[in-house]
Amino acid sequence: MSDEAPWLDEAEMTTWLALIGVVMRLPGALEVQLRRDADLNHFEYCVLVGLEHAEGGTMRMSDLAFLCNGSLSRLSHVARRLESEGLIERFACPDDGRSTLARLTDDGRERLAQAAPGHVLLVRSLVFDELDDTEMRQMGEFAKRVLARIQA
Amino acid sequence: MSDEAPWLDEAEMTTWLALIGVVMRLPGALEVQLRRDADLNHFEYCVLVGLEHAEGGTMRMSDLAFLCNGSLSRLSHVARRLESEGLIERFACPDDGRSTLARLTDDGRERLAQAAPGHVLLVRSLVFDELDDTEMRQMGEFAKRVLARIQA
DNA sequence: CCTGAATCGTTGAACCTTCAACGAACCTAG
DNA sequence: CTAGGTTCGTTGAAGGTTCAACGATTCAGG
Repeated sequence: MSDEAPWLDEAEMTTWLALIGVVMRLPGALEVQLRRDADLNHFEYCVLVGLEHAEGGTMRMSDLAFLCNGSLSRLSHVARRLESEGLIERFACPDDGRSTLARLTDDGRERLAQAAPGHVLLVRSLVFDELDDTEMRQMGEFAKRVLARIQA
Repeated sequence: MSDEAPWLDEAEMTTWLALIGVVMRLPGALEVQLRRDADLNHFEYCVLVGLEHAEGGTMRMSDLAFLCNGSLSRLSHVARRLESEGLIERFACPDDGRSTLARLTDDGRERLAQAAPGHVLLVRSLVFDELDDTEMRQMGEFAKRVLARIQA
């Protein structure tokens, strides 16, 4: 871990409170819009976006779960819901009998199109409108470095 | 909202993916330690910490919910659990008959003491060890500005 | 006062996530 | 070949959060 002083000093505490505030409140803020525009929660939206960016709209469940920052179990439950709504479909991977592939359907793309414009507008209004280009890149770099530690 | 271009450019997307990665994975990373050391989830921990920093270890439910970045309903359910474990107690507010005050008990303080050292160490190892002092303050400032937008 | 609106907190049901257990497929060493 | 370990995904149960509805209290205006 670390060999530094045990508690956070004032500047660290200020930073931590702001960071944890964003972490706790951002998902809820995003979900209001997603629920209203496309009846999706944020994780479901991530799943659809992940598939949309994939080759052939298709991705392995494990890879998709990692990309969406969720557990495989979580994805499995969500995939069942999305499949029952006809937004994705699942089928066995021809190369590896253990794997399952998920593919975005046309209905899924359509649902995504309902959600995406409002989502991007909201993300802009909450984050990118507040930061100039330099700040935005710095923020991204910091987040990337912290994320690397969390994933390890 | 915003009148800018509808989609995120590459730099914005990189930033967004890193940010959302932290947002989605940080709570889980913190909860492993809290569960192990003190059998608490992150929101319960925030509640106890919030009370510890308050005058007399006492705070109004509404204020506590805001401080902990959660809904009042969520806090109410959690408070019932914490009270049944003897970590907090609730009583009517003498000044306003609608309000309920929550107070940290000695057992609550003890439980917090089990969790806190490991928590701080983990927070350091995930976030503050990665950033120098200038970067840490910048990150805090960015987060504070974004948080202000989310809260509005 | 008195009435309507707003605030505060709780509750139960619906929903979602986590966790542990499991079966199936693959891989590797002997 | 095959036995043991690993990876992959699913499942059901347990636990936590959200949502809408509610009762109680306070506040503002007439």
